[in-house]
Amino acid sequence: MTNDVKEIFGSAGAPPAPPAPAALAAKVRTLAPSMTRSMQRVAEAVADDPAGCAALTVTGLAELTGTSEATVVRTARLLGYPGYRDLRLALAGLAAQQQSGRAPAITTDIAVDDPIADVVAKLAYDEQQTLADTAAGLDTVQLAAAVTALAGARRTDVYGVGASGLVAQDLTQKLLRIGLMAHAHSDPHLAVTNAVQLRSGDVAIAVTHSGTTGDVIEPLRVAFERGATTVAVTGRPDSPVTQYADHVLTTSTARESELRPAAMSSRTGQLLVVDCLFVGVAQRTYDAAAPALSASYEALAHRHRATRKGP
Amino acid sequence: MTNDVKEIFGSAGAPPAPPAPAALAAKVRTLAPSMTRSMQRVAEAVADDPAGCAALTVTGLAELTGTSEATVVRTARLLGYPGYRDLRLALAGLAAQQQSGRAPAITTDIAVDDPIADVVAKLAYDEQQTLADTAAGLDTVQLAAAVTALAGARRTDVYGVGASGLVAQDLTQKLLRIGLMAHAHSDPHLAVTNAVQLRSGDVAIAVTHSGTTGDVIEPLRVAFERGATTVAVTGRPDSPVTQYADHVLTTSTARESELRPAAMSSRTGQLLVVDCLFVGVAQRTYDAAAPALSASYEALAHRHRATRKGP
DNA sequence: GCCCGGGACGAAAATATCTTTCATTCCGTG
DNA sequence: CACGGAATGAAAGATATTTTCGTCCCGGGC
Repeated sequence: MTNDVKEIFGSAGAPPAPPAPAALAAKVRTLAPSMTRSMQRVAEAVADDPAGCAALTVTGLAELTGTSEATVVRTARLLGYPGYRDLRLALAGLAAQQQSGRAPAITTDIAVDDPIADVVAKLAYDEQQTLADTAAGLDTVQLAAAVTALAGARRTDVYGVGASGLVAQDLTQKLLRIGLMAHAHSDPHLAVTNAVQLRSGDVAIAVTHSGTTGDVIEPLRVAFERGATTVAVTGRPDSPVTQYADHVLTTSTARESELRPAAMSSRTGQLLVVDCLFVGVAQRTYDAAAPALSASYEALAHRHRATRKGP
Repeated sequence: MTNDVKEIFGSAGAPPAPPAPAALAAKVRTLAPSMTRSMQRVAEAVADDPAGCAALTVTGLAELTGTSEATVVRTARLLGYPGYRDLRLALAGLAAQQQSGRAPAITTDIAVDDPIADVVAKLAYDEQQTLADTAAGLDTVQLAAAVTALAGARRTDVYGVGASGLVAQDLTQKLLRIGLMAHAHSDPHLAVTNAVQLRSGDVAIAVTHSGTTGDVIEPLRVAFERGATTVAVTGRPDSPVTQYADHVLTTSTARESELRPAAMSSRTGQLLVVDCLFVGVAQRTYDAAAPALSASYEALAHRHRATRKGP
C-alpha cells in the first residue's frame, strides 16, 4: 500500500548537501559525539578501515561491528549519504585516495612522560590534521553565502566566550582592518543588548565548538529573530546553535584527551574558517579592502623599530 | 617520493586475478577487440566517464548504453571483476583518484578572483606548512627551559598586542586552567606597571611576530631587569626583543601577501608554540594540573545545554 | 535458396542486497 | 520504581544484481 513517493533524498533535511568525497574521516570525527553507541561503532570501523569496509555488504558490516543492518544504514544517513550503498561507494573512493596518497602517521595520544620533542611533533601533526579535515569538510556554498552577507553588511557582531572568544576577536580584528564594522562580544549581557539593535542586512556570527554554549546561542537567537543574517561556526552541525543560524560552518573535531583539551584543536579549525571568511570578504570588497589594509599597516609602522638599545 | 608498499588483499585466498585498481582504462583497451559489440559500448562508457558510471545502477548503465543488464554484468566479468557491483566500486575509486589528482595548483598565492574553494585549500595548505615549519624549527632545549621556568613560576605575565595579543590571551587562559597565576597584558602601560612587580622566579613572555613591537619589548625589558625569567615568542630570532629574552622560541614565517597578511600564518605558528608550552607545563605539574583541568571543565558544564538532535 | 549450428543478446526469474517498519529493549528521569 | 522516550535489531518490504533460458541474428553448408 505504500504509494511510492520519491523520498529517497532529503530524509535528514539537507537537500543541497553533496556527499563527502575525502572529507569522510573528518565527518566521522565531527559527528561522532552526536551518535549513539552502536552508530559510533560503525562509524569507527568505517573511518578505521575504509578499504576493508568498502568490501563488505551492509550485513557484513553489521556483523563486524556487532550491530544490525538498520544501524549501519542509519549511520550512513547521518554521514550524509542517501544510504549504505552510497557510503560504500565513497568508501571505495577514499580507500583509493589513501592508497595513492601517503601513509598515515603517528596517531598516539600525548602521554605524561612524552619527551618535549614528541609533544611538539604530536601537537603539530594533530593541528595539521585538524586543518586538513576542516578544509575538506567545509561547505563552500555556506561559506560563500556567509562571505556575501558579510561583504554587504551594515554591521557585524561576533559572539564567542572562552577560547572561542579569542577566535571571535581575531575575526573582528581582521574585518576592522578592511573597513567593516565589526564587534566581538564575550560578555553575554552586552552581546544580547547589542543583538537587539541588529536588523535585516546585518550579520551575526556565533563561534562555539560545542554548539551548546547558551551565552553564545542567546544573542544569536535574538539576532536571528531581528532579521539579521546569522552564521554559526561550530564543530557540531546538529547542535542547538544551528537552529538560529542561516549558515552553518562546520569545523572538524580532532581527538581530545586529558592533556589535549578541546580548546586546542577546535581553535585551530575555527581560525581557519575565520581566515577563509576574511579572505573571502577581502576579495569581494577588494577595491575598498586593499587600501584599508595598507593604511592600517602603515599606521602601525611607527610602533615598530621604536626600540632603544639597552639602558 | 613516498615509497608505497603494495597492498595485496589475500584474505580469501583467491588465486585468480585480483581486481584492477587504476589500470582500468588500459584493460578496456586491451580487451576491447575480444569483446562483442554491446560489450564494447559498455566498456567504452565505463572508460569514458568512471565517475558518472559509478553513480549508475546496472540497469541505468544498461539503458545508457542501450544494452541489457546481462551484458553489463558480462562486461564487468570480462574486465576481471566478480560482478558489476565490484566494477562499480573500482570505478568509484578511480574517479576519486582522478579527482584528487588534479589539485596541485595550491602552491600559488591567493588571487583576487580565486574561487572560494581554492581560498580554503590554499589557506589550509599554508597554515599546515607553517605548523610543520614551526615544529621543525622549534628549539626543544629552549622550549624545555621555558617550560621549567613556567612550571615553577610564582607568577607569569604575557605581553602581546594586536593579533599577538590574542595569542597571549590564549596562553593565559590555558595556564589559568591548570592553576598557574598568569596574566595577559595588551595595554602597554599596564604591562610595564605590572612588569615592575616581577622578580626572580617569575616569568615574563613576549609574543611578537616581528620582534620589533616596542609596546611588547618594553615590559619584557623591565621584567628582564627585575630578574624575572623572560621568554620571547617571535618569528625573528635576531630581532630586538631577543635582547631581553632568556629563552627564544622561534615561529616559522610563511609567505605573506596582500590578501594574506602576516597576522594569519604567524598566529598559527605562535599558537602551536603556546600549545607546546601549555602541554609541557601540564606534564610537569600533572598531579596538580589534571584535577584543575577537570574542575574547570565541570564548572563550565552547566553553561551548556544538553545536546540532542531531532527534527 | 533453404536449413542448421553457434553464439550474442535480452527478458524475466532467482538471488543477493539494501531499506523500512515495527516491536522490543535499554536508559535516564521524575 | 514505574514511566516515557530513544536506541536497537528482527523481519518484512523494496531494489539491485545475477542467473537462467529462450530468441534472434549471422554465416556457412546442403
